[in-house]
Amino acid sequence: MSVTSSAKNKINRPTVRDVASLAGVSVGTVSRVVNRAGNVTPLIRSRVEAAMISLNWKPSLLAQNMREQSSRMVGFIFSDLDNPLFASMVKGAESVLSKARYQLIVGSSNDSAEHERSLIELFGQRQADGLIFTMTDEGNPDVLASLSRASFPVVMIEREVTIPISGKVVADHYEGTLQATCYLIGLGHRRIALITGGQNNFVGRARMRGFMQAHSELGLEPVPHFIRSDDRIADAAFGHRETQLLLSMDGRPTAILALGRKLLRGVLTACRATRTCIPEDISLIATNDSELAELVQPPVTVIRYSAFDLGCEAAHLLLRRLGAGSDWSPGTIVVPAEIVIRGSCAGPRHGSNENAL
Amino acid sequence: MSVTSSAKNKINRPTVRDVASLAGVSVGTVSRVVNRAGNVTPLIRSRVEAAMISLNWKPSLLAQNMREQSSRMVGFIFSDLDNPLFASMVKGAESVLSKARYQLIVGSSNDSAEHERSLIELFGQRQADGLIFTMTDEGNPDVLASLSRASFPVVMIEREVTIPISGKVVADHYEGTLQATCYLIGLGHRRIALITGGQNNFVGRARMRGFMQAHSELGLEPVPHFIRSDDRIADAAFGHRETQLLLSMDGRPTAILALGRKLLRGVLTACRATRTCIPEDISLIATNDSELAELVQPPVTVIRYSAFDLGCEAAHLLLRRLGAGSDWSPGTIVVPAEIVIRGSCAGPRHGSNENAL
DNA sequence: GCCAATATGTGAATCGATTCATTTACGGTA
DNA sequence: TACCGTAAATGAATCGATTCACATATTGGC
Repeated sequence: MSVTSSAKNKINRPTVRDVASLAGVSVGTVSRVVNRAGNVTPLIRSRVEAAMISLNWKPSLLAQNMREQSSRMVGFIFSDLDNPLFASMVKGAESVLSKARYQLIVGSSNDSAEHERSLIELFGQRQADGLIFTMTDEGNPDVLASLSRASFPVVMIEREVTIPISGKVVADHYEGTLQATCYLIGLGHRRIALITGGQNNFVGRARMRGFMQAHSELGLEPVPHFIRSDDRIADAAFGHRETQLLLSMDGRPTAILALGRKLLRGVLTACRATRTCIPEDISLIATNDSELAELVQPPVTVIRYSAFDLGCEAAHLLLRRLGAGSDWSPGTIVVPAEIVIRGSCAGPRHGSNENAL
Repeated sequence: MSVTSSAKNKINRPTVRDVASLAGVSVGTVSRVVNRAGNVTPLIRSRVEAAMISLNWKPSLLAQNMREQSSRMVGFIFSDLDNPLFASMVKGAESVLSKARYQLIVGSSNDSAEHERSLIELFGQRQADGLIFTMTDEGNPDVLASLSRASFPVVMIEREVTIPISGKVVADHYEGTLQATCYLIGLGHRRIALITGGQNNFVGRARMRGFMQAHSELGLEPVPHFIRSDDRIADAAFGHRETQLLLSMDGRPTAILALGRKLLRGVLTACRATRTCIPEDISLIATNDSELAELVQPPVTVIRYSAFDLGCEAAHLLLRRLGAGSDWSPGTIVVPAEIVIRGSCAGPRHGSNENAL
């Protein structure tokens, strides 16, 4: 005995068969009405459309995906949404993907490689069509192995990896840091401190190169013990600690480059604790514009770039990769960085420059 | 002629049938190995497991979902991820859901009701298991209609709607505003201004009730033209404009409550532009703690609550709803709000209080 | 009026994992 | 050896949309 699916489904989700039988046509006809416009009489078409509306039927994406072998979903793995940079990237990626009728599944790794691995596996099982990824540790072999096993294209943001991927998007930290350092040197500073995260990822390395290049272009040498870099974590506490250390040195620096989103807070609290005035006693440049940098007294000169654009470009790259067939060469997109000059930098005081040169 | 599926799939994704044939068993047996531990000989079990590993086979979630009629995905619709409150909510929800093996699909509405509607429809087509939602406009009939048609449970954050939903989570804006207002009154203020968003959603109404209640508890009347509320948008420009207006009034207020995340910036710029000192000339309380409120001079007293907790609780509510059968009564969870006292409030100056009472 | 040619409509098979109603295997007992 | 009961394994059917080889209807030409 044959029963219609609507009779079987107690929890009524109408199917294409219900629509077909209500309209008095076959499932194939309904499909043609919905998908391809061809070969349907206006009469039939309107009957089918009426049935669709009266049953409030929409094709199940699960079933569609099952057939198409693709989920029209893209994963995005980041460490932490509380970081406004990641939030903006996600926003950018989502805005581009949703226009192309893709949806974004998010996954926080909380900086755990194990989480990253399991999320990659999970996206694979979900048949995600692609992945946008900011790896916590560029070198982790387990995560890299999962990535190269993955069946979907991967676009990296702000990272460089050794395995082949579909593309990457980075901000121009080299140029931004170069400009910021040159600006300080131009103001007369010769004793410039650098507080930054570690050299274990692209961002830290690019910044370091910019800092070095600015010095060497002008025939200068950075002071080695003014370079405060931590391989672990560049948080506010690190910024505070290193600033206090720098300020207490003999022949202390006349300017600080605080390159890391969370560092500004620590630098500010350390300066206040030691009654060091910005910019009279020390000049300061930070990274990543924020209401804090803009509204604190004095307003802080920053290196600015658009995390939103990073997300957009990553999504574009991925979409182009999905559109292209097998003929595809991985590309890199560089999002510009610029310095926003505010009131936190001045020329060095004569007294504090006595040890220079 | 029968061909194995591995031979058909040029882009080789192994299926359960490939595993079964490699292990020399039937698909049912493979399934029993993977899912239910029962009724499998150790020998067979190990053969199947070896086959799974050698083919790197994991069951396709798409196919599983197709059968289970559920996607193990939850949608989250918010207006804008650049708002750190939403970012924290998403983070909270994701942290809870991922532990329960659900994944989060995000959708930005950009405050467009039409986007909200189409996202709800889309989540329906994807057979999302639930939705966490912060509606832009609580009263929009189109969105409400889509919601009540939806086949999945819905949990609201910071909103009250007229249609039945599975629950809601709100912050205790009433209590927070009540405390903040009482604190100002306790310092001697009688002319307190309120700058806030509109009364068209739960948050605005609760804050207004708290403000009113604080006055009436102490037998006072708020000054009507000190209440600056905008039904459209409470952004920094609005905060700046209204603060300038308030400061230029005869018998101007001695304290300002700026209730809205973006307002603080506008209030600060207006005070600076008019050389009004905080707290000497005017006291200030803002909403939503931030690095800006903490580090600006003087640090700003704020009403604080955890957006992360809002997201967590919403996810918990949804999970409980998904676990429960049909016996379920919608609940409301209230996340506490407190005031964080910093340096932006002082007693009113004698001169500015002359018109009071 | 008849056939060919074209236009429409049909429904079984497909995607991959899961589930039971059956079948098969096996061990023990009389 | 025959018989029974339990444990283990099987594979066709299912979920819902889509497709395509085929069936049927319509039109036009002579």
